[in-house]
Parts: sequence; structure tokens; C-alpha cells
Amino acid sequence: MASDKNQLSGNTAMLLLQLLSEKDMYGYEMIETLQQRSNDVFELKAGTLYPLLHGMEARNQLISYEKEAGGKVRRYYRITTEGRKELKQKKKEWEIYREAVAQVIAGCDMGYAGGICSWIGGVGYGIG
Amino acid sequence: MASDKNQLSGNTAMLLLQLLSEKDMYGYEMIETLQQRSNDVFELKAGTLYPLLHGMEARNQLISYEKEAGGKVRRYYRITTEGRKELKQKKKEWEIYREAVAQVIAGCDMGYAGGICSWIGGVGYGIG
DNA sequence: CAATGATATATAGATAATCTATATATAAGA
DNA sequence: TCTTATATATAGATTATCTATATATCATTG
Repeated sequence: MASDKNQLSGNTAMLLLQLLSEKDMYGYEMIETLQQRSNDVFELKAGTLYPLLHGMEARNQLISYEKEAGGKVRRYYRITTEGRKELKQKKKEWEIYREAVAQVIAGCDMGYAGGICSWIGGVGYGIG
Repeated sequence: MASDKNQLSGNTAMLLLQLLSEKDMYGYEMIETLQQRSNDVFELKAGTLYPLLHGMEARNQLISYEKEAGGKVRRYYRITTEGRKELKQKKKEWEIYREAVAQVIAGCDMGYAGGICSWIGGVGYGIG
């Protein structure tokens, strides 16, 4: 059975870039921030995050540096100009996708037949 | 390079169930309808669609039947009660996901510092 | 009439994103 | 001391979608 739990479905990079566009963060902090801001919808796994960060760094969207905080050395990430460009692009794509889904779902659910719907009725009977 | 073109990112089943909740359709018709309704954002590939339909039929979310139309035999799909239940669930999950992304993106973009944002400033400088 | 492109369905294999599992290390708390 | 939380990392499995390929009919066009 497909668990359906926790799919970040392709937008993880955008969300991370968004966080880093606000302030420098270390990995674990990103996981927690995403979880908090999304009311526990996003539970990004460490095994997903770190390879992603490494890839983004390799593509010059981020740089990283070590910093000690509370006796513990943490690896902080900072977004680059390239990363901000990428974020802007990803946000645009997300809007387009979101709108497209809305268009499909709006479909013919409204109480009249018109607009993109050229047929009349058709909703109702189920079999199963 | 990741083409970034055409990712339906996990919601294809929901979109197909939505279409079929409005009227019975054959496969190719679903591809065209999705493309039209989404203004060319969704270009679902046949190689993605048919295995998906077969799986949904196996899970009793759809039934299929052959029908001749214009001298051509087409395989039509009809949503079942189970399928409508699944659609309702998927729509709910989509809303939750969409909201969560909005929460993260809203972040601290607004012109004031408050709400979920406890820090001041932080947006601006890039490196790269 | 033959070639081409659109329609229509189908399967196999490749690719990409995420997850699980595992490993390591430090700090805090019981 | 043992356990849990913090913190980073990699390998391998899973899942979704894509590309490529196959087949067949119909419409168009040269």
C-alpha cells in the first residue's frame, strides 16, 4: 500500500531556498522550521535534506560554513544570488502548477454548466 | 540538467479521478482534457497514463468498458464509489499540502516582522 | 495509392525524488 | 550509565513519471 504520508513532491528545494532567503540556517534547523511553519505537514527527513543541500551547493545556489553555537559546531548554509534566482523561478513554476490544478479541479463542480464545460450534467452516479 | 519540464508531482491520480467524476472518458481524451484545462501546463504522457489507469482499476476506483465511437473502439473509464471516496481524500490532502506551502512561502515576506517570524530583517544580501 | 501524422492503447526500461536504514558524534536529562 | 534529542552523512529501496518502443486505425496529402 502506498503510504501517502509525507510526500514533498518536488518542491523541497523551493522551500529550503525560501527559508535561506530569510536567514542562514543549519540543516537540522531547516527540518524543524519546515515542520513548525507547516503545522507538521512537512516532515523532511535528514536523508532527503543533506544530499539535497550538497547538490544545491554544487550548483552554486548556496554556500556553507561552519560555526560554533553552544559548544557545538554546526554547518550553516547561505543562499547565493544564483540561489535567489532559482527561488524566484521555482516560485513562479509553483504558482503555474497550483493554478493549473485549480483549473482542473474547478472543472464542472460549480452549480451551472458553462465556461470551460460544454456539456450538461454528468455528475452523480457511482458504481463500485 | 533536470529539465523541470512537466512534472505532475504525485497528483495525477487526483486529476484523473476529478475528470472521471464529471463524465466517463477514454484515455486519450483525459490527456487532451488535462492539457486544455490547464492551458498546456499538464502534458500527461500515454506511458504514464495507462499504467496508472490499470492500477486504479485494480484498486476498484474505476471500471472500464469498450465502446465504439466513429468506427473506432475506445476503452472508456467510469469512476466507482470507491474512486469518489479516493478523490475526496486526495483533494483534502492537496488542500493541506497547498496551504502548508503557502505558510512556508508567506514566511517573512510581508513588510513587517511578526506572526510566525520572531526575527527582524534578514532578507537582502546575496553572495554568489 | 503510398507516406505521413493524428488518434488510441499498451509495456519495458530509464530517470529523478524521496524514503528507510544505517552510521557517527555530541549534549542533555533521567 | 543509559536514553533521547541534536546534528550530519551516505547507501540502498521505493515510487512516480518519463522516454522509447510497439501496434493499429483513420485522415490528410502528395
